[in-house]
Amino acid sequence: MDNLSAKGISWYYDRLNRHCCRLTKPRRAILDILEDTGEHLSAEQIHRQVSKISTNAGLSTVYRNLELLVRIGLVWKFDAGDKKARYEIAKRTDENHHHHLICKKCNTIIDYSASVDNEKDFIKMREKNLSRKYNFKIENHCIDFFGLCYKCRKS
Amino acid sequence: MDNLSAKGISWYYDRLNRHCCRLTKPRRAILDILEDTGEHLSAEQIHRQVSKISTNAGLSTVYRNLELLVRIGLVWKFDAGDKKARYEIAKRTDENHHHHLICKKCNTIIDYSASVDNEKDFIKMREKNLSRKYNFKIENHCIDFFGLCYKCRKS
DNA sequence: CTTGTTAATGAGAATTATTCTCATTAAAAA
DNA sequence: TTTTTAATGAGAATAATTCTCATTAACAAG
Repeated sequence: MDNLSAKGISWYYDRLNRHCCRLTKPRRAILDILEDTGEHLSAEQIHRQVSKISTNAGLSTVYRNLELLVRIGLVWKFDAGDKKARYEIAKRTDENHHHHLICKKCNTIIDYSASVDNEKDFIKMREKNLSRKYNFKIENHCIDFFGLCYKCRKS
Repeated sequence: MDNLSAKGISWYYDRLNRHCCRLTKPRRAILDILEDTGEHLSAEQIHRQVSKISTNAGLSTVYRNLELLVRIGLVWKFDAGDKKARYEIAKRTDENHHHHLICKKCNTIIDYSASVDNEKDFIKMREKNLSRKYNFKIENHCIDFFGLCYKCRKS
């Protein structure tokens, strides 16, 4: 029940293949979880979930794979101020590319779409100019706003 | 030689005072160092420098103060991908407010001024719209671009 | 200036996210 | 099926940060 043909070959298969990475069970579990939730999970949350849907994988395997997946661009890693990293799936399509509003107090993370107010155009222009000016190959970016969410404003 | 009158009462005195924080020796040393270098230092770098110019302060004192200073808005904290936090002085004036280009490989950090290409205007507009839409009090933001610097592109 | 109150300190122990080690396992090629 | 070698899992090791607690020093009040 846990083989490729059951779900069909996933979108990430090619990318893994191109990087000579095997499609292992924990690796698939991590990607599937991140894809399904669409949330920003910590390594430990991912580890817990993986242990549910797949044979229980070691925490170090989860870390190792997250590092790999970030490196080959399938996953985004970012930091919400508390000291554990968060990970989310990185289908960088215009529809679901987004940035974050992060509450300093309760650490809630609100996603907002990057495709309003010309944000996309602005970023593209900015990347182009910065690349040229500093001779820097920009691969991705992180735009986060920090402050107080609705609930925390009142307390 | 290490008293207030020697350097004059510093710009941060008021802010500390308003928060009922004493103007202690290590606290001043940290602020002075961050102000002088204008760099993004890690807690440990700051600790080393503090130990030079002031009586040697404990590392925990440095951490405690950095946390405080971030909380009352005198210092900015951010994360450059390796896992130690960086700190920089937070005089949020238009002239020196800036964002970062961070090299994934060698961790070099390039500052670029936020006051070109209408970046300031764009951010301001964005903050206003997001605040309203999500009822979120935005206090600051973090805009970083990640990629490869000039040197690392070639290797 | 002296004294009393209490925030702040310093040294090191404790914590915790992440990385490393290494013997074992299982993808994928032959 | 066999072979090769990337990947795994368990736990030890690392390192940044936080905590503890007895001691010190800001600074307000007399």
